[in-house]
Amino acid sequence: MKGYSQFCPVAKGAEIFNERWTPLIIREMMCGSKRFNELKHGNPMMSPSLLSQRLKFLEAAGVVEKKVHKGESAEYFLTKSGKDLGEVVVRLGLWGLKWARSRLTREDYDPQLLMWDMRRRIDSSGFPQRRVVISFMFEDMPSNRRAYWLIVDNGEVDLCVKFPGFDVDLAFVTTSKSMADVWMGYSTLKREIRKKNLTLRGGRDLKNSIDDWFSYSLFSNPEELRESLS
Amino acid sequence: MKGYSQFCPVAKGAEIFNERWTPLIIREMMCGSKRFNELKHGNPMMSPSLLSQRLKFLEAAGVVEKKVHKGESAEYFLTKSGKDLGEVVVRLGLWGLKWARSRLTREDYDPQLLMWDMRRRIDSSGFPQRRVVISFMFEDMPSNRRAYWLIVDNGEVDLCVKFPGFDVDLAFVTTSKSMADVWMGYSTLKREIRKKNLTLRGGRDLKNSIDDWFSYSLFSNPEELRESLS
DNA sequence: CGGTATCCCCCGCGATACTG
DNA sequence: CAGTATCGCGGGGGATACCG
Repeated sequence: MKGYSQFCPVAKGAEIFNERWTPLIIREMMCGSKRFNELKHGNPMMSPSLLSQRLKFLEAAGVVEKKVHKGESAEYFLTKSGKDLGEVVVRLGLWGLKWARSRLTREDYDPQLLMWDMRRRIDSSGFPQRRVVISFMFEDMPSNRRAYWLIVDNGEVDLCVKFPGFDVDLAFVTTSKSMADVWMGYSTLKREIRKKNLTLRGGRDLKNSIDDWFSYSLFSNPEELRESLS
Repeated sequence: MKGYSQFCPVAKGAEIFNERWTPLIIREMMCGSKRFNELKHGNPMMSPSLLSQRLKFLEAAGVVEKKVHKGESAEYFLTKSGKDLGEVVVRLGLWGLKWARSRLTREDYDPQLLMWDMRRRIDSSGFPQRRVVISFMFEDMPSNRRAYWLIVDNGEVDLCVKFPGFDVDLAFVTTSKSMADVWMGYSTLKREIRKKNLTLRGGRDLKNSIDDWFSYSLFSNPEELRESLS
């Protein structure tokens, strides 16, 4: 992006921050993504070449640091500058949560993104000490993005887009909007169940302990999040 | 700009905030600009058609409100949502102040922008009760943007780009970088004078009272600015 | 898995002119 | 002063293929 030719620090900040995808890359890193493909999963619509380009730019800008361990995969970290910029990203998100909800379109409710975020934040310690399989069925989606499975085993959480073959312990049957609204804190599980937008099928024990393991978006508790910022 | 197809509030916020020029328009409004041409002066490199387009977009997004008084010029205001977004703009500016200073290029030091900002923030109440003319000479600039005059009279501050004909009470002779660095708080008047980057010629009384009327950028005192945010 | 290389389209935006 | 209309280009970025 061409610069603004202004010495104003807002302009200089915007020259970095306003590059397309940049806030979303930083959001991913704030949420713990380190590897190239993790960042890509968090932004599935972004082409790998563009991600590569942005990471190089952010590295040159002193926002991101690339660490290459011999024999291992490279990892990307936020520098101190990057973490500071991450706080701006979070504040933009808080603004969006409060003021841009009405701009959400049907296209925005991408279940793949939702599942990727759930996979990341789910609390595996709240599960019984055995393999647990939870399925999600989004009835409004075409068949190729309708079904997902979370497999929690030994503290690890895996996301599958094809039936993994294991018995399903608990099944969510819902729509992408209902599930995302619950995830964001716009609605609650109870409300969506009552409105018949969401059905839970299966293991009574998992249902009863759902508050122990079901997780919500980073933005589902704005007050707490805001207080965590300096 | 095309959307991100993500329900994440960061993405929805970025779809508005990341439009080119948008943070700078909001910055201008946070600084008190209301009229079309005020906004244009604050962003002289922006074409009027693009400014018009952005204002319409921001109005549709609920960030800006246009008020048309009969017979008078239209005025633009930030809504509550817009003021909230303005806080994000300020925080981005604070980030830029701290972390993006090294990215400043020669092109960024535009004296016209500097003068426009000085005109806005100068404290006219600190001046004697007569017309005062202060000239600024930027020796590194080509002749067409080398000289500016601030005329303070009866509480009004005018900016001239041509010699107004009045006697000059005080003359700044300096470079665009030195003046802007003082303005931003990166340097001080004393330091630039000592380093022979800045000379004050003229009225001893105005020199002695300079702390009463000389003003600095909104960002020159980051701690105070940060505390003013919620 | 972790990226590069390439191609090409499209539209954002800069420039300029013009109008009430 | 307060915008609108038009035009043309540049390059950003989407898509896809490919490589180590």
